Amino acid sequence: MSLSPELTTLLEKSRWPATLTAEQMARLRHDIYEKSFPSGAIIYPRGTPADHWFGLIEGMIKVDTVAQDGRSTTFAGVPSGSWFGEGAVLKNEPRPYSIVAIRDSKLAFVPKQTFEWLLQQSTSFSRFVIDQLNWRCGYYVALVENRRLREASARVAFCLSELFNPQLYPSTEQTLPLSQEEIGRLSGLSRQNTNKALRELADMKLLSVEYGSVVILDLPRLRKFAHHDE
DNA sequence: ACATTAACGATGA
DNA sequence: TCATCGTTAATGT
Repeated sequence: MSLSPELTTLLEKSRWPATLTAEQMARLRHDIYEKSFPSGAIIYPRGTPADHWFGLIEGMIKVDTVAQDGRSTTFAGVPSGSWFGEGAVLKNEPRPYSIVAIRDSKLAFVPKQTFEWLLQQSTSFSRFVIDQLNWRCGYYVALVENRRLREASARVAFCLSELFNPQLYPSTEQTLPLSQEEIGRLSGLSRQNTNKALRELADMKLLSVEYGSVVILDLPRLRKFAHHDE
């Protein structure tokens, strides 16, 4: 089984594959496969079986739910280079959220059987998955605090800076391909307030707003602004 | 008050 | 041409 150069690069720059034995790596390379999705495509609708773990080779996806009236809430944005979906695979339940491409995206699929085999075979892989879950839990705790206590610009700063969490989202890319609409969904604000908050952050030279994306200029200060007053 | 939705024209890709 | 942006007006809590 020959993998694409992009998928090979993703495996090389991710932390966990380096800890696998040759045998484990061989099975992973045999079982993993990839698929592309256009922007706006629903990759997995809510309620479908959670039978894969994912790596995002390129693009940007979000995890959200859509209410009966059509309105949607985004729970997480996932930039390229990230691995996600372990929570749903570990539970024997249908996927509780839908997975949607918000840019043209290419995903790697690790079948559930392979994922669970790796968990049993490799303690370092298990540890990686535990760390993922722990960081996600920490993110949501901090998110609740942030949303209850801070003003709009700090909420936007928090959601953007968390996309650079080194465990969950190891990408070093400074440009986030997110529209202001999607940033609003991610931080729980209207697009108008998101627009205002983004321009405040741009005035502080923490980021710059581009067409359809934001460029992070000063990640340490953006993080600081998300957590404290300045 | 304050935030949200609706709606508009302008503009970038 | 279509998505996105920046703004204003209307609406809701």
